[in-house]
Amino acid sequence: MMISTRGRYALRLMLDLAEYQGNGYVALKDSAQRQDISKKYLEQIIPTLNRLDLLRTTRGYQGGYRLALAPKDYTLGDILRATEGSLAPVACLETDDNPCARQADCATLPVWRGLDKVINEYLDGITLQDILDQQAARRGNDYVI
Amino acid sequence: MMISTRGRYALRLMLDLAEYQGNGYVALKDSAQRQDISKKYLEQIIPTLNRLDLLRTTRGYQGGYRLALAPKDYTLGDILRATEGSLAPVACLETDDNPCARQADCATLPVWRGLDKVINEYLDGITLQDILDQQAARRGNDYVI
DNA sequence: TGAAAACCTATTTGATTAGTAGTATAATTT
DNA sequence: AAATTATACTACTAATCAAATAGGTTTTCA
Repeated sequence: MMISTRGRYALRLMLDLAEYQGNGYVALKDSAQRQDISKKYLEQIIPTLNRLDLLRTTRGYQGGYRLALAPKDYTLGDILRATEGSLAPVACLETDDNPCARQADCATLPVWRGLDKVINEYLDGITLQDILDQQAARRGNDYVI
Repeated sequence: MMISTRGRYALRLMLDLAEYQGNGYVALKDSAQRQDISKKYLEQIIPTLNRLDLLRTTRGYQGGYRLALAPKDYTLGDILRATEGSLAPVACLETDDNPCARQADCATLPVWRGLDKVINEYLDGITLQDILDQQAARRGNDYVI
């Protein structure tokens, strides 16, 4: 498993904000309820989004969260790389100071590099807006029958 | 992390067999030594390869393993799907009887399906032979300088 | 018959995942 | 000022999984 609940929940939260923020803030309680995700757990995931300024927040009465940017300005790669520690499909690629001794003449390393590239390019090719659009299209089709 | 040591070691074992089997069998002890992988751990990984007839084996004196097919007839997808439980990048896609309640109108599911597809297509597009060729090319280049 | 190999199953260790719980802090309304 | 509503922060926990280690059994051949 490459993408855990952290990343998936973060994505769903941000889609929920996009849908419900209007020009105000969305209380986490409401997003959590709609998405059926533990609010407490979301509270833990949010700081990593906040640190990268992906969200805006206000505290207290009528407080909550909203997106810092327009939905078209977030790629899934942005969100998932932020919340998952790493999207690397194999440990070898986590360059953070555990260099594999075999790297130099490893026959398989290029394969993993290629896989990593394919994954990131796919995820960077999709924005929040793309998902909203697809969802709208699907919902629209329901009425057509 | 999507691909653990199981899959990576299996791949390296099979590349080692391809390189050293000639027309005989390769003792696991030797592959394990060359690849610097615990022989005991490899012994646990091999049964899953064997069950799918990816290897041929003989026991006893001069026994060992060899590839059942030609290197061009294995894709990395074959090997990795066999040894990893699943290559699914998210739990939602492991259809084995834990269907997510939200599946029907989940906005993100199509994204994960697409990611899964991209990953499998990439890995099914590479054979053992491809890796051997690349390795040969790299080694060749070393002499050219 | 003895050595070399594969085969099989149990156990262990540590890390990670997916939360729960409790308290502190900030903003707003009454 | 007090009560309410909300985020922010930190600690803890149960379960699962990864990555082996360990120890024995069976087969084959010289």
